[in-house]
Amino acid sequence: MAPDSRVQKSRAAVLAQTYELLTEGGIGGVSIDEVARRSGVAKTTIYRHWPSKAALLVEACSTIGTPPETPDTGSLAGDLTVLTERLAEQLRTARWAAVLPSIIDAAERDPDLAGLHTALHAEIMEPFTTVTERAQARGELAANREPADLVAAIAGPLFYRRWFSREPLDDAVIHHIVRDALTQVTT
Amino acid sequence: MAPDSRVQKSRAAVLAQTYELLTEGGIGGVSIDEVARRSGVAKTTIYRHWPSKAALLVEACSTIGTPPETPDTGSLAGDLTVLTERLAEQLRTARWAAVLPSIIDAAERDPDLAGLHTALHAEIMEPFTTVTERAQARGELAANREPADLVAAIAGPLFYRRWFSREPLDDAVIHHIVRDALTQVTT
DNA sequence: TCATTCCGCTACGCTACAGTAGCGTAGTGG
DNA sequence: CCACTACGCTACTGTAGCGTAGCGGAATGA
Repeated sequence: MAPDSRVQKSRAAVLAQTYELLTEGGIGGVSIDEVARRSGVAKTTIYRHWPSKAALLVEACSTIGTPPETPDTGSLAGDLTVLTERLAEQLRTARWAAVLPSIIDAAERDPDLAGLHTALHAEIMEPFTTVTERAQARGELAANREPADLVAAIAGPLFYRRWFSREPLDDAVIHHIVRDALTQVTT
Repeated sequence: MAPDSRVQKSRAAVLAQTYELLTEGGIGGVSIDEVARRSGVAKTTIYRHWPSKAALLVEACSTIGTPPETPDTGSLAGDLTVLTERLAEQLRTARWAAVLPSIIDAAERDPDLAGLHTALHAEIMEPFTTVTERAQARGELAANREPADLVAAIAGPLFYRRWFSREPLDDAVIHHIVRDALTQVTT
């Protein structure tokens, strides 16, 4: 059962262009006709590999997240600084930052996309949860503090500035956020 | 030049149904045909009052915000508690909470909607800015603190929980957020 | 070589939607 | 009562998009 190279090629080209269109126009900006046009793969072939547009979207979205390398500097402060700087950088430049709002919007209504949103959120935030739970195990967190609170205290203001107030995410702001979150939470 | 009652009636019915559809399906869920169907106002009449779908959307969205009654309890802590509880309540139940993601998504691309988003954001957040600046004038804020930081520290986690992590916004969480934000910022 | 699998292509049918044209009617203000 | 305005209705054009059918050709791997 050797994998047919033609299939791999077609699938890869289609997924790449779907992702491309996704970042340009959000979920609403993707059409099968346009994917076919850009990828050079015939529309009929696309439907040979995915049963519907939704299935294609879900698969394309699921490749959005970057593999999360969780840092381990030895201290919660160090870990969080690294992670927050990286998240801010992604919010400024990464492709998925332009797609997430439309996924969130769709997730408000479509159950399938809601599942996707949950998975995506978990993937993006997983390193934060990991380092925070590690710190909790080391006793760096106050007893009455939930890791989820700390994650929200950091990611919340970042997301707020990126999408709601549209304020810049410069280094000063980032370090403010990390420092404030730590003073809330550490023993 | 008395206002024609027929015009007022038609406009009101159309705007109401547009708003209704908006909350149900976001911006993408609004179609002129459906508005006409539900409102009982003929499609041609709609186009007699608004030059395009975009114009109708903008006008319908601009009526989203609730008139902000800014509290004045005398202390920053009191004001923020009132405002945060109210915001959380709106995030849980208010119509616009279901629409905002699609506006944010559209604002990423469409300049017109971006302007709308800015206006909407300013309207929703205005009370927070007001009470915070008042506190600053009273000397309740540390010298190196921007009001915008405090607003982000409160609204950020709320929004994050509502749309990203989808955690519940119960009273305990709300009061945690307010208290933490205050300890960051007060003298 | 040869059957199998995959693919591109053209051509569909169907639905939804934006926006327009023209007519006859009904409500409005004076 | 009358001129005017707004309205509803039907019908239309044009576009975009989803998803399908069937054919002939080309790559694949045994």
